[in-house]
This record gives sequence, C-alpha cells and structure tokens, in this order.
Amino acid sequence: MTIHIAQSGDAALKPCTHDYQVNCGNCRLNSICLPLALESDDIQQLDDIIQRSKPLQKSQHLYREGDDFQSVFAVRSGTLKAYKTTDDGREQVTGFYFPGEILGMDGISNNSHASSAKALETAAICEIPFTSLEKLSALMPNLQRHFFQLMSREITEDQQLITLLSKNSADERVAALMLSISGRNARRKLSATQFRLPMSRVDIGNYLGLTVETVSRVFSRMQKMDILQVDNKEIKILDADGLRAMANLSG
Amino acid sequence: MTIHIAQSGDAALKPCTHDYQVNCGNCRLNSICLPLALESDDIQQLDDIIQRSKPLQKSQHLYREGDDFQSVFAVRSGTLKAYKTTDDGREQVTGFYFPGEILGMDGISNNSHASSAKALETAAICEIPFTSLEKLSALMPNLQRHFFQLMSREITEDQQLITLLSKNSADERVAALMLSISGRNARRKLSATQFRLPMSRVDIGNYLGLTVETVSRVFSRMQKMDILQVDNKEIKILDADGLRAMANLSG
DNA sequence: CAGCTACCTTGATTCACATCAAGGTGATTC
DNA sequence: GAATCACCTTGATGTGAATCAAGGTAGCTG
Repeated sequence: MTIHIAQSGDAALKPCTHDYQVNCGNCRLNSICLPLALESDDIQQLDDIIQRSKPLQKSQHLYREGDDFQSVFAVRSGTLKAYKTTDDGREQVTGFYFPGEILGMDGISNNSHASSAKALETAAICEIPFTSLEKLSALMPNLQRHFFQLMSREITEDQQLITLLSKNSADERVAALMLSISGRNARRKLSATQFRLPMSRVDIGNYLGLTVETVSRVFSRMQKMDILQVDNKEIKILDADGLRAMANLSG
Repeated sequence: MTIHIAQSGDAALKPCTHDYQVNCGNCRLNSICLPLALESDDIQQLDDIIQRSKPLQKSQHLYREGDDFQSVFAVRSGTLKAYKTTDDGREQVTGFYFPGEILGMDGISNNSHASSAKALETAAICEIPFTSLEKLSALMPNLQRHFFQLMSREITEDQQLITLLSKNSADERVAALMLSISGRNARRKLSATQFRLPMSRVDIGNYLGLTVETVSRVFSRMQKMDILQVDNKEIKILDADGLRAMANLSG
C-alpha cells in the first residue's frame, strides 16, 4: 500500500530539477539545520553533496528498519515520524522530525537503519550521503563538530524521553510533548501558541507510551482546565504557565 | 560526602605513573573499545592523547550534570552508572557502563555534561580529551567513522530502552537487562551465565522505571521459575531460553 | 449524498505496578 | 559483639492507566 522509495533504483527519490530546487545558501532553515556554523564557502561545498528530490507523500516511507544505510536526511518541509516495530507487531514511535531537523543517524552504527521513517504529511527532504559527509567533515572542522553535536543532541533528547516515560504521568507526558512542539515551532519563527498537530492520537500514544484513549482523555482534561484549546488536531495554548506546571519537567 | 573529582584542579584524576599504566596497544579491551579498527600506528597516536589516572573509588563521581564538557571516557575496569536528577530530586539512571564502553558523549551537544556519572565500584578510567579526539578524527578516517558509530550505537541503545520502558512489563524489563549484562560479559570473554551485579536493586529500578519492590519481586519470581539463581547480587542464569522467552524482546 | 473508513471521544471495568508497612540480612564500626 | 546502616524481601492495599465497549465525527469514494 505504501510505497517504499528509499531503494536506490526507485524513481521517487532520484534527484530532479523542478521548481522546488533550493540550496543550503538560500534555505531559510540554514541557521538551525546542518549548515549552522558554516562559512558561505563551506556551505557551498556541503550543498554540492546534498541531493534533493520529489517530495514524499503522506504515509510514504523515507527508509525502513533494516534498509542499507547510505544517507542521513534533513527535513525541509512537512513532518516525519521514526518508529520501530516490535516483533509482536506493535509500534514504538521514537521521534517526530520537523523542518530543519536531521534523521537517520541511528543507522550509522550497523550500516543499516535501526528504525523506519514515514511522512506524516507531504514532506520535502534533503538527502545527505554519509560517506560524502564523512569526507567533508574531515576537511571542515566546524562541520565535524556540528555533526557530533547533532548526534549528541539526539542522545540527550532520547534520554529526556527515557526520563519522561519512566517517571512522568500521562498528563505530564502529553504536556511535555505540547511544549516540545511549541518550542520547535518557535525556533522556526512560527507560532508557539497555535499549531496543527501533524500526527494522530495513536502516534502520540505510541511515542509517549500511552494508549489512544488516555491521550484523548488528557486532551479533554486540559481543555476543561482552560490550558489548551483542542479542536481535533488544531491546538491553541491558552495558558502556557499552566501547561509548564502540568508538564512538571526535570531539566 | 562523595568527592567530585572531575574538576581540572583536583588531584584524583591527574595523570600519574603508577603500575596500573596500560596503553591501548596492550589493553586487552582494545578490540571492543575505541581503538577498534585502527592500525597499530594509529593506535599509538590515539594512545598519546589518552590520559590515565588514579582509579575512581566506589560512589565517586567522574563528572556531574552541568560540568563543563572536556572529554569522553572509556571504562578500563569496574562499572559506572550515568544518571540525571529530576528537579523534584528523583533520579533517572540512563545507563550502566562496563569495561570497554565509552561514556560522556551526551556532553558534546551543549559543551556541558547532560548527566552525572558515578562509580558503582572501584573503576579505572581512560580520559579522552575531546578536542584532541576531534583533531585526530579529521586525520584518521577509521577513527572518525568508529566514533560516529559509537555515538550512533548510543542512540540505538537509548531507543531500545525507550521501547522497553514504553511497551514491556516489569518481568520483561528485568529479563532484558539480565540478557544485556550477560551479553556484555560474553563480549569481554567472561561468563555469560554467572556474574555479580555491580548495581543495587534501586539502581536497576531507576534504570527500568520500576520500584525496588517490583524489581525484588521479579527476581523472586524468576528464582521460583528456575530461570535465575539469585543470591543477593550474585546471578546465575539457569535457563537462558526461559530468560529470553521472558524478555520477549523486539529486536 | 449514502456509505465507508479512519480517527477520536467517553464511560465502565480490570489489572499491573506503586505505595505503605514491616521485618530480614550482612557489612562496618566502636 | 552490640549497634548502626544500607540494602533487600515480602505482604497488604491503593491507584493510574490499560482494556473493553460503544458511539461520534470528518473526510473520501462511488
């Protein structure tokens, strides 16, 4: 049903020359994405190894667990989820990826992707072939440093999620996710208080270790407390302090 | 009470020249540690940047959350735990580190350690100054590659833990941890079936998102089922298949 | 626009693990 | 060798979220 387009021979991800061509130099995400901290000369070199391609349609896969690892990917627009499937068929969502964020780094260790990545809505992706990135990193200390930092950030974020899952209640988990999404929107100069959730309640539950029903109940509760206005996927934060109090985060 | 010895001016971690001097070339862990995949020439260069020091005593800190990040560390002997403290004072253990394993990589992203690391028993540590490692990585493609892989492995392991916390029962979590420790012992050519746990039940609970009581009950249950023989911290795996069945892992 | 499908919400019941409570064991200290 | 402390075990009770169940809503499709 969904088309697997990360295979090398597949048409969908082949470089193409349509009007959605962008380069790192003029991309408005370059201050939060991989080019961060690079000189414009260096950005040009990075840009040369990056492959852009036809957008991914909703529910198409960027890669699947077990695929050969060739590249890491930057989100240019849209949202993706990364997830693993347990062998009893259940799904663990390990992360959501918004524009400017990098995914696929979990494939480096075994030269094979440790999770699958799927578009939650139409998404434009920059593909960064890893061997080229390695070579370039050896030449550009800033790039090497920055990529180490990106991987390290992934680690600290996973640790935050571990803490959240292990120590926090359903209310706290959902509140923390709303704050995270709000913060990531703000980083992209979008509204921190009003946004559309790209993922379903099921995905939220799978990410936070909760069932759909519980997620739904938490949203209802937040609505009743006038912390959030929830209209299906449209979210409006009415009381940011209340939301932070509810999240009760650790740091 | 515990002495904080990661500070630069402190005596405890200063390089010293006692009989516990080892180098990467003759270290019996070099096939699973950072030198993996390096030529002996390269190992020598790596060795030159590594600082060895007086062992850490039980419950001493290697670094604390918020400390300036300077180095990553390799465990030469003993065991450490990494943990974060939530601001309501509770502790989340994010990992246990056995000989040959690298810790501290979560500090790269912010130039400040994102967690604390504490010795669970006397432990010998190799300190690897990160700026030196970066420079060396730029010169040695194999080292760069290997360090990327180590970070990526940390990510995939964190994702496994996320899945474990989010989807598995208390029995499954404890069984999975026993299998993990068993496997890591085997990798160091130690017994996969009989070992001494270096950590307390409280630490196990904090790692697995369970209370001490629950951990204790799981051990009792496993003992009753003749899967494990448990004598305080001495563990003997009696039925490895049974243990794997109990862990019911995803992959 | 009727009918389907995917997704979301709400309520009733159940259950796995937390919490509360008490006692046991072994190591260290004076 | 009595006392203290840190750690572990076991039992009784409580509770937050899962599960089971049913109905609602919105977007597609023919």
